[in-house]
Amino acid sequence: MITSIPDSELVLMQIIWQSKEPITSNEIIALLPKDIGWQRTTILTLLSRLVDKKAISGVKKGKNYYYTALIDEEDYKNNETKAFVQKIHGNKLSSFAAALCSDEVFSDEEINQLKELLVKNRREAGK
Amino acid sequence: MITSIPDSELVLMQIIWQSKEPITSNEIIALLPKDIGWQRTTILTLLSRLVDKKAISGVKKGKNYYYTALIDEEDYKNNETKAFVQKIHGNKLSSFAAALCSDEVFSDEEINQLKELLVKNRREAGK
DNA sequence: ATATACAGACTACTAAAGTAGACTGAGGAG
DNA sequence: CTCCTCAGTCTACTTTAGTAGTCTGTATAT
Repeated sequence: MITSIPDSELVLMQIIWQSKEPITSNEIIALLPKDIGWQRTTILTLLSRLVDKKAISGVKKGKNYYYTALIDEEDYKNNETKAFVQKIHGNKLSSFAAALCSDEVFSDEEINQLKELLVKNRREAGK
Repeated sequence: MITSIPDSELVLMQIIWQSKEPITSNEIIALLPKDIGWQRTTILTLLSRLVDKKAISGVKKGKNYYYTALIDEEDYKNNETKAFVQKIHGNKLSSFAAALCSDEVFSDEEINQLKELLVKNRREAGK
């Protein structure tokens, strides 16, 4: 079962997912936003916690660990998306759509693109 | 500034928003899912915390407090939606759309409805 | 007037999350 | 072969979130 990952750990997961794994801690640190303001050991702690909860695996080679995601990115994001729509919008499409269309979230242009993507994905799923 | 509200407190906020405010703690308790399993004092504690953080106001009348939301429902949900798309999907429409279309999130029929709602809302916003 | 029931306040404890310093062991330079 | 550098471990402290028991004041029934 896929548990929800805390925000700060998730930042690292996103970097790992986006990298061509495996990736070392130094590479991760290099890829973090310059202004993140986390100490090296903080990042190492977060990585250990991810290993503990089996979100990633770490294989030692030389003096470094090489990390690989164990949680599937798609699965995770699908689950989180589902949970979000439930938690915030009570699964009501009207509420969800209204938020997406609000100024704070997407522009007119983005809504248009999103609509296209929905249509396209649906078509693909259908075949 | 609108802070994110913890899950358990959010459950109460949703009830308050959906009610014709103001609402008493007893009314809130009556509206909670029967299987929520929270003690009365737990709910009272959550309400105090919401008052402390100025998410709701409580006005005493007789022996009860009457609670009213101070945070705007629309604003809050828009903000959360924005933050979610950023946090999970890195603001990438393609990632977001893919998740929405996945089996875990919405059915074909729901995607269709969502698309309609997006088109409709956009038209309304445009006028 | 008095007793009582009940809403809310206070206190409290645990777990999870955020954050990081001090320590250690081993790989690699010389 | 020895030492130093540095990745990783351990320990730890703080805050927030989850959860609830006990206490208290008062509105109201009699």
